[in-house]
Amino acid sequence: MNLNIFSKSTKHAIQAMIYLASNKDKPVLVVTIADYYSIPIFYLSKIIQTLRKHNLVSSIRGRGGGISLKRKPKTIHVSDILNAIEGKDDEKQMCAYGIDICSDFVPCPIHDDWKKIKSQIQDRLIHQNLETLTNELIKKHALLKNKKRKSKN
Amino acid sequence: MNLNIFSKSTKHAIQAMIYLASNKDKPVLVVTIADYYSIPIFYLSKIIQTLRKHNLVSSIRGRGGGISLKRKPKTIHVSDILNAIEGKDDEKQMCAYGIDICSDFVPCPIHDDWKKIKSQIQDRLIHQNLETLTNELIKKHALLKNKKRKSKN
DNA sequence: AAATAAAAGGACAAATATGTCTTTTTAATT
DNA sequence: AATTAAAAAGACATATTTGTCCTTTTATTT
Repeated sequence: MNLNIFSKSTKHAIQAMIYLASNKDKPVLVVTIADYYSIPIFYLSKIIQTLRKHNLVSSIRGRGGGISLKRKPKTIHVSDILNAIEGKDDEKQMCAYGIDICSDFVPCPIHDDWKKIKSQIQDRLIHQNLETLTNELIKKHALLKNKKRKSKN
Repeated sequence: MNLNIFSKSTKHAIQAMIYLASNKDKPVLVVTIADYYSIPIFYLSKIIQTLRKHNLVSSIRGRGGGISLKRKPKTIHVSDILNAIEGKDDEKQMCAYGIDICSDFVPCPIHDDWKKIKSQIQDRLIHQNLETLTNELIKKHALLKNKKRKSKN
């Protein structure tokens, strides 16, 4: 199907932010994240600069520098990252097919289904906060390690 | 939110196909559809040519010409249009955030939610056929006309 | 046959997204 | 002070999507 809710840049931004949320103890090098996710270093660097300008990460230059989250993971949502990288959303909601007549009052054939799907995307993908995401990721990693250990015995 | 499941070109293609399905009696001019949806004529023209090459529309050149559906609306699905314009899908399904570890066996935090959403998009938006879509659109238009008439009295 | 009306085709043009390279700035270490 | 290591910045380079223009082909009408 090949569905892209988020642009490549936005995905990289989300990946980097989750990486930072899981490594809060000290500044992380941009190159470390770039290597981990196989993102071209200067490309990621540009993305990080955008995140910095939107107050999502803070950076320290020079030797021993690096980047870290500017705010608490709990207070950062995927929507913040999305807005930073892709800009604020359009006001008017468009029909998935873009067909002429489509509103709550004059719905197109798929209006209600699309509306439901959109609200799920909003709730389940976009309104996530970094703390929850990171915690669940850690939990899943632990579970996986456990599974592997058991299957060895 | 600004979600684009379909590219601009794909939306135009869907719009044109629905237009053709609602006007099956005689060939329709490309310029008629272009005007109706405010699509640049040569841009739509290119899209139509692609649809023709994929056996979704047939065209008659010269004076009195125009385009029409090549197959019965019932047998044409949105997926056919999608494949024609955007090409076949990638094999591997990617996580919505594109994060590293994500499969049924090693799910990322949003894996299950995203899977559900994808299957809804597949069923409700992509697996639609042109006949159903057109019938519902006509029904809704009739309903709307009725509402307007009643509110006048 | 000439004029007209339509789609088809080819060659660009512009905008956006993605990616790369080089230099500059900043700060710590030697 | 010189070297080193990092992010920041600016200027490109490439790819894709979207959009435009001009010519060609095809068919009908006059």
